[in-house]
Amino acid sequence: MRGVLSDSALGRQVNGQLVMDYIVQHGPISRAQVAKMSGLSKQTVSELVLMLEEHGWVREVGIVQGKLGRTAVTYELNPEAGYVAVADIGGTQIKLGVADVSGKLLEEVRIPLAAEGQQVADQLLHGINDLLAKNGIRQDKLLQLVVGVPGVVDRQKKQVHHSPNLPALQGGWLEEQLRESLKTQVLLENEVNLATIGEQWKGKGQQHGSFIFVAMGTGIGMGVVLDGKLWRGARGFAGEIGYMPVLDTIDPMVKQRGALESVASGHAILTQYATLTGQPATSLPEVFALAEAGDAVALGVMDSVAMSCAKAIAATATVVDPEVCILGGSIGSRPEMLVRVQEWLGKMMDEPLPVEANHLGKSAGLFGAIALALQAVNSRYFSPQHTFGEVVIPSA
Amino acid sequence: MRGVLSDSALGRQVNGQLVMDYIVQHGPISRAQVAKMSGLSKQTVSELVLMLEEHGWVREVGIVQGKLGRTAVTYELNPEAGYVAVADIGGTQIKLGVADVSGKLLEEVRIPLAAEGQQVADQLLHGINDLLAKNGIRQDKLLQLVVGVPGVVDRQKKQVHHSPNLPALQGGWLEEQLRESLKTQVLLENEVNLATIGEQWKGKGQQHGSFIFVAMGTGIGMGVVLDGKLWRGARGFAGEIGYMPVLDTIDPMVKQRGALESVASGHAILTQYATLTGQPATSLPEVFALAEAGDAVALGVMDSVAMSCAKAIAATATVVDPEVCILGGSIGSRPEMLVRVQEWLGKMMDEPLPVEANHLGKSAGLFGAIALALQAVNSRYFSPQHTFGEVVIPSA
DNA sequence: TTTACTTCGTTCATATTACGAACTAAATGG
DNA sequence: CCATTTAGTTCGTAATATGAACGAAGTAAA
Repeated sequence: MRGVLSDSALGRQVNGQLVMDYIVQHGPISRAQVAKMSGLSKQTVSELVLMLEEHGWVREVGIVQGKLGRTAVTYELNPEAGYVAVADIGGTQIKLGVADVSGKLLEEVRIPLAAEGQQVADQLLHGINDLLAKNGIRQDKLLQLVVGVPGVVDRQKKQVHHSPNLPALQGGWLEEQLRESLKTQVLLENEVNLATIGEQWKGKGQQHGSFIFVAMGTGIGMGVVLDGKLWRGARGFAGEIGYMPVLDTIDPMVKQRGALESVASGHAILTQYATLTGQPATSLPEVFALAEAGDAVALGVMDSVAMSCAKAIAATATVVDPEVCILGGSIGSRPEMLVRVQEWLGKMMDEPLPVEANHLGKSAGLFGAIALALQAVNSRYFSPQHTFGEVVIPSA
Repeated sequence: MRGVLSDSALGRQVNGQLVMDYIVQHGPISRAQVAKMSGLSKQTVSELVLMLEEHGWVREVGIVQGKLGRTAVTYELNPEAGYVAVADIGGTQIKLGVADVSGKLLEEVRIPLAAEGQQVADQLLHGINDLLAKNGIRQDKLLQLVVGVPGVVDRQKKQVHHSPNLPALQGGWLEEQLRESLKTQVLLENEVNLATIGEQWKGKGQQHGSFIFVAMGTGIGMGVVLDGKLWRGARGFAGEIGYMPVLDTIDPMVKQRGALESVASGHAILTQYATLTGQPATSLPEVFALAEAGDAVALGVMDSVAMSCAKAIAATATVVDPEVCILGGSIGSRPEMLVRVQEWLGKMMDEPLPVEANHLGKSAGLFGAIALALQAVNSRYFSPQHTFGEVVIPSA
C-alpha cells in the first residue's frame, strides 16, 4: 500500500471505475449484465457494486421480471450522491444552476449583472446558496462549482486574464472567495470553452472526437476539442482567434483589439455598416433585417464578415484538421451566416471542412459547465489518488 | 484472465512498464535504487527485473563498489533486445538507417532517389536488407520500420494522400509491400511530423510539452505537439499550413497549390524575385547572397516571406497556444530569416510567441523516425494487450 | 401442477501479486 | 576485526480476481 502505482488496489480502482461507467452509461442494469459486458467475473462485480452502494454512488432501482430466468436486481447512478453548481457570467446577466450527479439540471435562474466586481461575487454566492436551500441540498453535498467567465483562464494559477469586458474579474480572488465561502472545489473556465464542452456533451459534438466550435457574437472565439479532450493551450489561450491576424495591414489598434475580431463579429458588422453608409451605427437586428430585405450595403457587410470568419476556419483547419466545425453564437447561429461561411469555405478549401449549426443555443454554456463539473467530480473520486469512491469533504 | 482489464496482471503490466522506464531513463541502475525511486518494494522490483532480463529487454552491466554498503548489481536496457529501421524519402535522395532499441543510430546511408514508384520501394527494401546484413542483425530482431514520406498519411487506412512531389507513393501499396517483404511492422509518417518528433526527442522541444515546429524549405509545413503528443488531425492533415489562406484575394490557382506556400517558401522567394526584377528565376543561395550584399529587391522579398510566415505562426498561436515555435527547414533555419520572423511577430502579437532556431538540422527527420519507431515498439510490447514484455514475431 | 430450463447471484477454493519484516550478503571504515 | 551500511532474498500475510459449484427465483411446457 505504499508505492505510487504499486499496490493491487490500482486494479480495484480501474475496475471500480469500469463498473461505475457501465452503470452510469447503461442506465438501470443488473450485475450479471455488467459482468458480461465488462468481462469481469460476477462476484467481482457484486463486490464492487456493493462498495459503490455503500458509498452512496449507486442505488437499487427495481427488479426485472418477464424474461426467462431468475429476477434481476437492477442498479443505477444515485442522483442524490452529490450535486454541482454552475454559473455563467455573461455580458448583461448571470445564469446560475444546480444539477445532480446524473447531470440533470434541477433549477436555473438569471440575475441581472451587477456593476462592480465584488458585487458580482456576492451575487454568485447568494444565488447559489438560494438555489441550494430551495432544492434542499446540504452544503457538504455540493461537490463542485464551475463558473464560466468572459476571459482567459490560467488553470495552474487559477487566475483570470484578458477579460476586457469585465476587468474586475482578473486575478485569482474570485476563485478563492467562492471556494472559501462555499467550501467546495471551484473551477473557472472560459465561456466559449464551456459552450464547446456543452456541444460535445449534448450537441453536435457527440458524434465527433475532434471538432472546433466557433462562437460569433459580439466578439469571436473558438473552442478546440481533440480526441475528445478540450485543448486549452499552454496558457489557456487556445481558441482566442479574435487575435488572429487576417488583415494585410499591420495596425497597432488592430493588434490591441484583435485582428479577426475587428472584421468578423457583431461589433464588426455595426462598424462596417456605419462606415459604408456614413450613418451612425444601427442595431444588429436592423442590419440583418436590411440584408434580408435586399439592402446592398447590408448584404455586402454580411458577406465580408462571413468571408473573414471562413478564412479563420480554413486557417484553423490546416493547423488542427478537425472533423467538423460547429458554428454558434448570436451571429454565427443565424442560417444566413452559416450558408455564407460554407460558401466561402468552398472557395478556399479543396475539401471544405463541414460546417454545422450549433444545437444548444444559449444553454450550451450551462450544459458545458455541468459536464465539466461532473468530469471534475468523477476524476476526483475515482482517480487512483483517492480511496476508491470515498466521498471526501472538498475544501482547500 | 478473461476480462479486458479484469485480471490483476494489469498491475503487473503497469509496474513492469514503470521499472522498465526507470532502467531506460536512469541508465545503469541497481534494483534497490529503482525500488526507492518507484516506491515499489525491493522484491517486487527484483521479480520484475528478472522477468525483463529473461525476455532480453535488460541486462546486467556491472557492480558498483567504493560506496558504503554492499556491492550493487546494476542493470541497463539491453541494446541488442531489438532493432528498428528508418527511412526518409526526400526530394532528391533516400536516407536510411538502423538503430538499436536504446536509440543509438548504428549506420546511416544515402541513396539517390529513383524515378519511379516501384523502384523506390525496391531501393528501400534492398537498402534496409543491406544495412541489416552489414550490422549482423537477424530479420526477426527487426521490430519496426518507420518511413518518412512527403505527403499526408492516413493512419487508419495506412495510406498516403496529397503527395504532389512523389505522386507514385499515394495509396497503401508501399506499406503493404514493405511489411510483407521485411516481415515487420511498418509505419509511414509525414516528414515534417518526423522532424517535429526529432526536435522533441533530441532538440529544442525537450523543454516544452507543447510546441509547434515550422519547416520552411522548398515548401512550408508544420508539426504540432500538444502535451507531449504529436497531433496528427482527424485525417492526418494537421500542420499542412501550406494550404492556409493568408491572401486577401481568392485565387483558384492559390487554392490548388496552397495559399501560404505560394508566399512563404523557397519557391515563393524565387517567383517573387523573378517577378519583381523581370529576370528569370535565379537560385536560392543567390538571392540570399544578394540580400546580404544589400540588394533592395532581395531584401524586400525576404521581408515579405518572413511576414507571411509570421502571420501563419501568429494565426496558429491563437488557435493552439503553444509554448514556443521552433523554426527549421533549409530557409527557416537561416538566422536572417529567424530575426525577420521574430520582428514581424512582435508587431502582430501583444505577447509575441517565442521563436527559436531548430537544433538538429537535416537529421531531425531520421531522429524523429527512430523516436517514433521506439515509441511504437514500446507501446506494442508493454501495453496491456500483450503478455508482459514477451517478444512476439511481428507480422501482419 | 409438476418438471425442465434459464438466468441471477453467492459461496468457496485457488492463483497472482504486492507488501513488510526479518534475514543474509558483502562491502567500508575505523 | 568488528560495527555500520547498503543490497538483495526469504517468508508470511493481505488484497484482489477467477472459475466452478451451488442455491435462488423466475418462465415454459407437458
